[in-house]
Amino acid sequence: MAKRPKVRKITIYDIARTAGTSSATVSLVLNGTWEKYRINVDTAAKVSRVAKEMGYRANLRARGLRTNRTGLVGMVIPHHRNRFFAGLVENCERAAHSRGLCPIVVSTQRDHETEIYVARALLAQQVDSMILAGSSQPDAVNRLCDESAIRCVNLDLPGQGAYSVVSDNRAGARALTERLVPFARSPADIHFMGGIEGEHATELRLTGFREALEAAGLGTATAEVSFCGYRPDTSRAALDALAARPEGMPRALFINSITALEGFATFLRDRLHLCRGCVVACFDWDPFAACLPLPIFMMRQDVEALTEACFDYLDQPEDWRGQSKVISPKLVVAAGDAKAVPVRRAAV
Amino acid sequence: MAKRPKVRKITIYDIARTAGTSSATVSLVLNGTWEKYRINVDTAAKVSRVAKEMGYRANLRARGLRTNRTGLVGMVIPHHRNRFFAGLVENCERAAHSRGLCPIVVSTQRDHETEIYVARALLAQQVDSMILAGSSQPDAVNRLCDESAIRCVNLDLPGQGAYSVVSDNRAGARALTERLVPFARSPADIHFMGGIEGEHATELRLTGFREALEAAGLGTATAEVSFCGYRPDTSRAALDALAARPEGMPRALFINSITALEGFATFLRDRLHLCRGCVVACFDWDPFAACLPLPIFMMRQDVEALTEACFDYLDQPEDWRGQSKVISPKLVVAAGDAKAVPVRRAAV
DNA sequence: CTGAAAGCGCTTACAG
DNA sequence: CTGAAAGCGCTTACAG
Repeated sequence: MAKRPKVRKITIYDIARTAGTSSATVSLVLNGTWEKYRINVDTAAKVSRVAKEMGYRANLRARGLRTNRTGLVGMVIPHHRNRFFAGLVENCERAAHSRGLCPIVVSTQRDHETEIYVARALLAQQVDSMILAGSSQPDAVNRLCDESAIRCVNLDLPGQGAYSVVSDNRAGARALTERLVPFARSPADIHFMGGIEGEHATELRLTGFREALEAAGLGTATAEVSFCGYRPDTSRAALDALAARPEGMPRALFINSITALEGFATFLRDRLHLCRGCVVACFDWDPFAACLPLPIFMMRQDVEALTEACFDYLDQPEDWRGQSKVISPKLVVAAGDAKAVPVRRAAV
Repeated sequence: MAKRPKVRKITIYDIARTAGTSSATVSLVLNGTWEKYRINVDTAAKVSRVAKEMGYRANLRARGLRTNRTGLVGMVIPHHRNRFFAGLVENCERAAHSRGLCPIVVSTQRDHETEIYVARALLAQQVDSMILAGSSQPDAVNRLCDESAIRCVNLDLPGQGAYSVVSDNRAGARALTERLVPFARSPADIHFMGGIEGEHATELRLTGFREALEAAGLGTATAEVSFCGYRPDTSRAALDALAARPEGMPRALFINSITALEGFATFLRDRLHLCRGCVVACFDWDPFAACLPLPIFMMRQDVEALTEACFDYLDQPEDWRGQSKVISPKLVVAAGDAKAVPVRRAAV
């Protein structure tokens, strides 16, 4: 096969030459600032026509070099595979496009080294601003952005080094747990699993979880917790361990993330008989997970509102570092059986 | 809150000044070409040290303007929410990073106008190459890439305007259908649903589906098909319609995409009793879908091999437009019950 | 061994 | 109303 022929891209100079004017005039016309500069209407029309005929496309990199704005907004996420972050990305795309910006999204696979690496790559590409989503250690990237004088917002997980937009983890977990409580016959019958001890979101959710237990008179000291991280295999292992106990599976499970729920799904597939009568609450949402064969309550984070809050901040010039915007998540009652269950209100 | 202080980024000129040398030398040293130019080792060492101390980061846009290579690889996908494309993206990221490239990914929401829009945006950012994934009308973007002299590869859905890398839809669908056939009591008991009539992948899969039916003596003329597109709601509607027939649900369902399967999952949740004895084959894979409460065979496209084929092509300079690389997908037997089912081999 | 210089494609005061 | 010119940050023959 032949090598691709060398096609020279056309520039404002080409247009200037064939339109019989200067590159400056072409630039002015093409940028829409020609009226301000009182360029002759006919000249403007001619330039526009020629540009169109020649199929001119501005080189945004050259423009960015001059104007110091690239129209790029960087976005760093843990994973693409994950409905929550995927939804965030699609909403951010929409928001970016509506502002004439182009998002550039990279994933870290939840690895801190990779996070630094990709953030540097985005900054080297001269992104105008940065959205750092789901980072458990946002400070390092926040600092990199500072060095490049780039505005950054921490999304989903907060940090002191930038403005943060997060879901209301505590209230959400509490509401979710309130739905679970009627199923638990004893404090030992309800279990919290997933996430990492000491991690911001996990701890807040655990607080909400415990508040609901306490309000329901199920105590708190005895509530059991498995910090099995954010991987399907580790949460699966934790579930196998639970099932192997003399008392067997707890009846009510609070599952802290969609990834942990993925481990639960495989457990359910292989050992459905151990899950008779079980009910699950998950702080996340996935359409297939919602169809698993047991009652399941899901807390769907308000991706639209989270996105809007990010861009509202980026749209204005103030630096609100250290502050947080907290967005309420939405309860989704996913399985048929669960609908009939009465909600036991916390006695406040 | 205070506005962000203006931080001037440091350039090679800053380094040159404090290292007491010229910007050219700095450039040479920082690019690693200094040995070739026989720069003094001490000079090189000093420049490196100063650059590090000052926290220098190259402006890739400026470099790109000069070298005409940006290190950006554009990627266009239908959706981020969708395990298949998400997996593709994560693999392409890895491949790009290992080559020192930066991927820039945008979604089209399966809208052709949007596809053109985002492709233009990527080209304006001067991507070095383009991966167009899951486009049912790739020609327009292929042409845009030609105009910009950018190499493009069509991934997942082929086109004549570029090199294509696709899964073996026909063989995959046939193998999948072979697993389904033992469950069907009559030709009317097996149904194909999802996708778009006339669309490349759909038609190939339908061909494979029919081949397997024919080989099994289940005829082909009577096999029923619902082209309900790629949306959960439309496939759900198609399922409701199927169930409403006098003969009710077919026992064996071939579901053409993960999106259509999502519609099936909601159907299953609400109307599980109508699906007793049903078995499903899906040309796609999702970890939660694999845990649905019925036997399910899934064809997992070989995302790693697809990605590798793309980059193998982009790594070399030839133009293979019009040619296709076909990658075998992998059968995943997902549900417990299904494992026991004997495979009825096609009599060839 | 190293510096001066041109140039990538664009924008934008400035002068006329 | 419009053009010449400088400059964004970098690379790379070229001359010395």
